[in-house]
Amino acid sequence: MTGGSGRRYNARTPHGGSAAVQSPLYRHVISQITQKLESGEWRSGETIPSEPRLAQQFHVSVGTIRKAIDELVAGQILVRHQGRGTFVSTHSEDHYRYHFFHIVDADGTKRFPAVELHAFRRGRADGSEAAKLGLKRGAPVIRVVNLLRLDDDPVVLDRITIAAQQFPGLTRAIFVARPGTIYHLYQERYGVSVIRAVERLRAVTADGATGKALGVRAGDPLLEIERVAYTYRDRPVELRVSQVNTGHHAYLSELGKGA
Amino acid sequence: MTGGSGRRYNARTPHGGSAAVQSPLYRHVISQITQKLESGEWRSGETIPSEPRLAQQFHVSVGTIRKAIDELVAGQILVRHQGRGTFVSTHSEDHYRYHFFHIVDADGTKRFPAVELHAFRRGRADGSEAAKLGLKRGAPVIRVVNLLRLDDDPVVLDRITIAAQQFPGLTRAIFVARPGTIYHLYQERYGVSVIRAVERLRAVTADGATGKALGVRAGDPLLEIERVAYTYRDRPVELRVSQVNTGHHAYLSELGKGA
DNA sequence: AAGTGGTCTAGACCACCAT
DNA sequence: TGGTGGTCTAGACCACTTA
Repeated sequence: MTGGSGRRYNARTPHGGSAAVQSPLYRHVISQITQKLESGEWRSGETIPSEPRLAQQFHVSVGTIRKAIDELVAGQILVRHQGRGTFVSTHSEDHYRYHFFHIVDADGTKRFPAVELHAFRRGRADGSEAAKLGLKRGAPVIRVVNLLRLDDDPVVLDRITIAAQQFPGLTRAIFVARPGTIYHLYQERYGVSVIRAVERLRAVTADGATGKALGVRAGDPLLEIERVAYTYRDRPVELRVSQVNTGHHAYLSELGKGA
Repeated sequence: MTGGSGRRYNARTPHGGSAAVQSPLYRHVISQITQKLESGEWRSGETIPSEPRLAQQFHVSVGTIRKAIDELVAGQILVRHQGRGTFVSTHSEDHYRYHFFHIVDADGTKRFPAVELHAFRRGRADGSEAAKLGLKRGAPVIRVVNLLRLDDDPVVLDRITIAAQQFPGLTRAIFVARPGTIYHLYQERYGVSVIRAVERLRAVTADGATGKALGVRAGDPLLEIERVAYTYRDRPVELRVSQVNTGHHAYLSELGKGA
């Protein structure tokens, strides 16, 4: 044959055919790859099969495989390395660490924070937590409070809520002893990869306890960030409410250029 | 010939050839297209030549043209419409209007604000403005203050600074009479297309005047957004400091999924 | 019916990495 | 040296819009 391929469209709708032309082939490939990631068949940090091999497995051309991988790379799910292969993104990579941390100091530099655990408790989801995490009210949850320091200054107080069922056996000791970021822990120990998050920002006033932790007076303004983090297929993983002292730092948001 | 094309690499470095392989062809195409946009040869809202025509003009294959356009579409610079053509993005399109407006109400819905002009004055750039707009201190600027209402409630107070030279003949009347958004005005009347912006968010306390405009008490917390908006080649266009009453609204930020 | 973008294929060569 | 991704080409057919 010479090159055309319209037949592929029909190859997937052989019977009846009255149905619409559905999604293009590369969407199907994306879905298949996502499933392998979801199921843990391909794990974070590992290389996935080469493009020619995938083309064989999925019975499509290399060009179609490339188009599918292109999208997953754009979404930070995969990373390509010329000459080495294509890898499943890891939260231990620098570019990914910063992807979910948006606090910068006065001159715009991002520094990575030192984390200090203030609390680790088990409890039951209230109405708001349940709604945002897709749980039933009263479902068992783990709540964590972390203080983040930048250059020794306390800047962020995180209140984290996760579903206990999704992280069986998680203890304070495990949480404290983790080598990297929290998302790296979710990923390495529980196979839960945070790939997306939605944040809502508001200005609030510090209450006594929070103010004390962040070294500001009660009533001083703080930036509050409510984040819901998601894994594949938009499944919610974590609810995190951060309060930020923006006296010497700011939240950086870039619009456009791949945003 | 059958298909290969490595020669192209050399075709662009015919003499000496000791130089590195420079950028790929599609980068060069992106640059050429960007220049046509920058110079105003292709204006916003207009269609650009078809892909086969561009391939001829630039002496590359359609595939290479497509790859270049792919990137510009991802960056919201161009918009494709199957069957109609490829168009230069306009700030009058809905998807673009919301691209630079991130305030949502309690249930997460974006509504477009009603704008009320509070001030329009000419002045000279102070040190901070000059630095952020790439001007010399004391350069002539225009300063605008706008109040944005959502469902009749005053929610955002914008203080805008632009270089007077870039917007010759701009008057209060023109500013008020514009049909669409401010960025649409920049684009339509002055050929200046805002395509990217960087925002820094902080929590501050309302001063008397701002509080009055937003219907809050002096000392209440407000979300302050400092935005620098850029056009092609990262040239700064506008400095905008917004103060937001986040009592019933929030700033929405999405991380991941093309961010 | 003609023209445009959208999808898919097949194959070439280049650049980079590991061995 | 062999394998991997990166670039580029050429050409087919599909889907959509406009006239």
